[in-house]
Amino acid sequence: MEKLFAEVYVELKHRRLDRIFHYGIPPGLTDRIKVGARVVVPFGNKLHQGYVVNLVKRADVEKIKNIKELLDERPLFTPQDIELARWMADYYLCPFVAALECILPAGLKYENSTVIALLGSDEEAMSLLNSLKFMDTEAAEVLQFVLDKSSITRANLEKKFSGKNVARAIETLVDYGVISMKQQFRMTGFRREMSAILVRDEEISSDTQALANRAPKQGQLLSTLMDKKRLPVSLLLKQTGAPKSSLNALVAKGLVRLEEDTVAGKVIRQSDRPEVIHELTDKQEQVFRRVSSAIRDGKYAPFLLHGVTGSGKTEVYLRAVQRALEEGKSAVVLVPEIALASQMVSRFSQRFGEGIAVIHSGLSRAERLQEWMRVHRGQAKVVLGARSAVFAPVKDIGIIIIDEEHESSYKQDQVPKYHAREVAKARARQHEAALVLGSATPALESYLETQKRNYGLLTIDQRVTTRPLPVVAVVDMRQERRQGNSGIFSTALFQSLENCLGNGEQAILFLNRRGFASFLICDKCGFSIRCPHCDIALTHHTKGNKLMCHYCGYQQQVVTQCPRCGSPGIGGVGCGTQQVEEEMYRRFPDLSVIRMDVDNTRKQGAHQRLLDKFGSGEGSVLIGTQMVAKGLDFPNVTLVGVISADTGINLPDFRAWERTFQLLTQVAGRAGRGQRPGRVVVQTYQPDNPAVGRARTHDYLGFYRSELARRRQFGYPPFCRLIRVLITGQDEVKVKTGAEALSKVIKKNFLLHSAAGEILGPAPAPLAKIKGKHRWHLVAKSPDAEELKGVVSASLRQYSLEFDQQGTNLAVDVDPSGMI
DNA sequence: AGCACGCCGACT
DNA sequence: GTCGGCGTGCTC
Repeated sequence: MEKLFAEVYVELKHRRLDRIFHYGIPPGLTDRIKVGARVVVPFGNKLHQGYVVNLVKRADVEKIKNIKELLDERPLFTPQDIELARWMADYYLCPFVAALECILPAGLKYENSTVIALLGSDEEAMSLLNSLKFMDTEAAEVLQFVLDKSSITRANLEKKFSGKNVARAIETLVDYGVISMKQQFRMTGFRREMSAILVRDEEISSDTQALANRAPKQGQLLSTLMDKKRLPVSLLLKQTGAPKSSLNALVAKGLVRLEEDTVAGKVIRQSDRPEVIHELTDKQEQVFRRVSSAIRDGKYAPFLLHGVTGSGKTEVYLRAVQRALEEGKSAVVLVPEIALASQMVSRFSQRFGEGIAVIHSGLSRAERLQEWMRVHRGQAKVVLGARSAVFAPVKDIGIIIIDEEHESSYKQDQVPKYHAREVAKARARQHEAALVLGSATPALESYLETQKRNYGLLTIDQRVTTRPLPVVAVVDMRQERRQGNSGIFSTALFQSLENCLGNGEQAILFLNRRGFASFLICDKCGFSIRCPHCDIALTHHTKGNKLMCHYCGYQQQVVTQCPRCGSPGIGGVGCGTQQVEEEMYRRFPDLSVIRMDVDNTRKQGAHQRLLDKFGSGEGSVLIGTQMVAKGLDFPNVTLVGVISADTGINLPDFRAWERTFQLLTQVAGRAGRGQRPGRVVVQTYQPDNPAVGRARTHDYLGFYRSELARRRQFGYPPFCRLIRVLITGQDEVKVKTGAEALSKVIKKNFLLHSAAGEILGPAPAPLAKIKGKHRWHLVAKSPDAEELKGVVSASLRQYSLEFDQQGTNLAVDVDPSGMI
């Protein structure tokens, strides 16, 4: 018997709709509807997009509607994609469709829009317009607008008449029968840019004069093109002011050719530098052999590769990927943020040339789609990219590598808040592939997995060159203050700077993130100036002498008196990159300093430009936040200074110490990469904190043990699993009561299941208000992962059925990486 | 989520 | 008597 019904998920991402709906397959579409294809279905009284997840012979539902339209003749999702999305939805407690849409590149999404068009003749519309003018001005205005445009999307109309009741006006006009509404599904991802090209520029010149006389616009187009040879159509028309028809005429005459723009420009795959294949050290060789045999075995095999900075992990990755290719399989390599990993891109492209695809956030939608298609078509069998590349449409994966696996950028900060490491695990299992997690400072969770024998442990404890790790000096700032030094630099750091710069070497100064850097605080009453919308300390910007909120962008003038107690002693505490820069110029007047922070790296490519500048020796000192910590390799840098380790240690987060340890280890790795030995100076008020102490001695295991003991004592991950739920909304009372209600439901369910779980909160989130939205959160916690998930998932369902949370939004975070 | 249905207050 | 508020319930 034929399979006449499709099981469909509708695109709407709501807990109540997160299930299968059955649709009939109309005669015209039998045999064409396949699992994994997208369709248009009538749902309620509108059309919506749907995803076909199964085909069945019968459906036990009373009323069944038919599928309206098929969007993909060839299915977009493989059964494995659907399986992966199921896993994600289940693990991250998100709607299935939300998970599925993660797998889909943005460029392939269809947008659901309503198109409004004139139904009858213009004359009919005009006569109605005249009578409406006196009865219903709003409807008249809308009609006038539609008349001018002849057709427009509803969304555009709403935008044009924002604030007015467009819906009613439209309804009126539809009732009069002057306009029609039609839903349309359009691909929005890639506008195909066309370029105009001159066909034969030699022979044209003689014709041009004659043509220019007869058709001046066409002449203008030609002469413009003669200068430029090739120009995007949109630009060309704008420059000449000629209509599209003139261009079309030239195309018809065979003088101009239109060609689709290639958008691959930004993805540089081949480097002109000759490839250096490094010999493997014994340690590297041992590691490679184990990974290699895992690839050959074709079984799921996860490894943690713990290699000190400079241990040559990249070369092992390259060989392992090569190995997978030799087996006829493909490979996925994830890096934290591609902008910071350009060295990785160039090494991979040197080795694999056109066979790699690069996918990251710096690409436009179209560029990303192009890379995606290359993978989809099997043109690239190696994918290198950031978090989302874990979903790349590769077939038959032999190995997945996650470099710097502890990095927090692997966790998506929007729903579904997945962690690429966990998704990679699920994919590696599906493909029976090897999985290599590489890091000098593995996440506590990952290292614990090796101890539990869930991951194989691969260790490289020596650098490729025998050069020792840099010496790390910890400066006790309490003592410094006692000795009367109230400046930014301790004596030790200042002397080290003098030394380093005196030798013509370079230094990096590292600060913690800027939101916590420079704020105004009253030295008498302790009042600090905070954002009225976001309730976080405003950051002082010397430029324009402004205070700015780094969440919503709110700005105000600097105050000179404390608004609470009136004391004139309100001033800056802590320091930002700008202050360090100023201090540097004060102490070393003829020095050139490069400052790098979120402000001056926002623009595309600005980041790399500053790094290149520093690399070429144009500046002696690089001052920056987190971004200078990662992956940089400048041989002439012999000194790294950490201005204050304390900001990191004291963040309100259970992972603060782990992060600080990782960060310090990483910045320390930036020193002494060339011939001369490196030195690291860390300033802190808490020299006894293990995050500082263990980083000083490069002792990962020591830190791991002490931190694990602390986590066990306080019941934090990895000994407990956490699910955090964030509730946001305009109305604080609604947000608060919602959080309390959900908390109550979870508590009750914990008791019913006699679970060991508990609830923290509900409480206002550490950032209690962002962009006018109040934020409350609660954390469910249990040592039993399955039970925790079961209880929270059931509670969420119950809550969403029993409480109408109008005006509030709910975001679930399974395994939150932080609590802020 | 989005929309219709439906039951109560202030207006032509 | 009518318009329109938003509580309730459904969507194959």
